[in-house]
Amino acid sequence: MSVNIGIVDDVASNRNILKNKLLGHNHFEVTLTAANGKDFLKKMQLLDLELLPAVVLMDLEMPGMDGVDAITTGSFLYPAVKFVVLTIFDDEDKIFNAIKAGAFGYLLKDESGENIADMLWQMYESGAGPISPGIAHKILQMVQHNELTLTHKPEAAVQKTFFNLTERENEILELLVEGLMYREIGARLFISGNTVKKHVMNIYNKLHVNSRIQVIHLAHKKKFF
Amino acid sequence: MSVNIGIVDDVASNRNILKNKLLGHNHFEVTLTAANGKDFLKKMQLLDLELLPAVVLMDLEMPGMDGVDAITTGSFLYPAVKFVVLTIFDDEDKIFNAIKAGAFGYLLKDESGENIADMLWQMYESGAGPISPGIAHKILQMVQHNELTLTHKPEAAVQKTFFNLTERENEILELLVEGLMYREIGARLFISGNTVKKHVMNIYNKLHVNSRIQVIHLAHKKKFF
DNA sequence: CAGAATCTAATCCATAAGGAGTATAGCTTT
DNA sequence: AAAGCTATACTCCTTATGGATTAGATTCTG
Repeated sequence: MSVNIGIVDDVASNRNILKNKLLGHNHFEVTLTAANGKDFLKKMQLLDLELLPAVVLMDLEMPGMDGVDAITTGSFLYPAVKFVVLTIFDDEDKIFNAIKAGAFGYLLKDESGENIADMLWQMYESGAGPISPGIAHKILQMVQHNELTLTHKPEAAVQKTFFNLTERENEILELLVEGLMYREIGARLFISGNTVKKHVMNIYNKLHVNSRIQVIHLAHKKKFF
Repeated sequence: MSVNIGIVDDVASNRNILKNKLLGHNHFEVTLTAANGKDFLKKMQLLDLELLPAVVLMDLEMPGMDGVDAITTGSFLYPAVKFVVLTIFDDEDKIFNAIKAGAFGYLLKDESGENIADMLWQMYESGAGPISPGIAHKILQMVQHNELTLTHKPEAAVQKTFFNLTERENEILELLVEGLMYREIGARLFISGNTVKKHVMNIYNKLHVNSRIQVIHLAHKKKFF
């Protein structure tokens, strides 16, 4: 079984070279290529489920929508997809922003040379995001030079009894907050959208609110998530 | 010309195995071995200058004086020496502390397997500190999970670069997230509800979402508030 | 066993929201 | 002066949401 890969780069020749490198490895299938962030997101929407890439190799500087924004939105819309930055830029801000945006790995084009495929495969075996040695070193130095500091925050205890919601209601609440519609929630839980709606109305009553947005606020305020 | 290496580990067999591995590479000369931090510092004092190690492989948990303290003192006394942690511990606190103490690299005993010598040699060619993939991944996650934050350039940068929204759009976004309807937002800003709607649609396009709930989720995730 | 929750599902209705398009005025940039 | 962006505002249409009510099935509980 092979792994679906997406490639986002504004230079067509880069895409092709990379694609050939990956195909040569014969573990990988390139199911999506795009020239920038917008292009990528649009193509993701239209893509068949079984072709959804498990890994997206993302360049950073691109016209239209850059890689950081694409990763931000992409990692939100497709949490299962691992975004790996593949770029020539190694300045600290770019690294930091990309990581914050949700990048799972960060590879340098020149450093990684021919073994991008190897590093991606290693990622599958270890579960750890692939990072070029030079980048790892930069991050380490950022920590050393006090540009990064450890902020202790021991996640407040999750409130177990959130307004006496039933298990089902909690389940639905979670999906509701994620932005799903009645119908979509129903599909996930294998029940009717009408039923979901009924549950949601019950939730509203218990929480004394009357819209999804209010629910989200309340949930966030109470550190439900 | 070969490179002088120091090995600090409380387990004698570890020292020997490691030593043999390095000697097998024949780039390296092991000129110092020690069983703990204190032992290491004492031997460094007595060592001939030409035998001073360029690299010290340092275990972390040792009786007497541990690796972190040894690195702290050692990197102060011998700034030219590169301290590379070589341990089985991969918990975040240990990693962070070791790096802060001045570690130039961080290798995991099990992960690095036989190629510790390779990674050390690579360090010489690239000038970058050797870091095990698993450790790099851990650090990356620490950054991602806000346990590490950029201190010199705080919150402002994150907020300002929220998807290139215009001032007006940001203004409307805030009210939108509060749960107001188009009409209500319009009333607050003294513009038409229709106009608000147009702005909101523009925001959706820029953020690549298509509902208020998704916007809120994204905004919260990216710490817009 | 009987009653109480709970989960399921449906209907009807009014309103809000999402989508797409058009248009104009003001301001900045080239 | 022309091109581009932003803010403003409108229309038409479809779909989703919130609100209220009813009701069968299942499970829990006193």
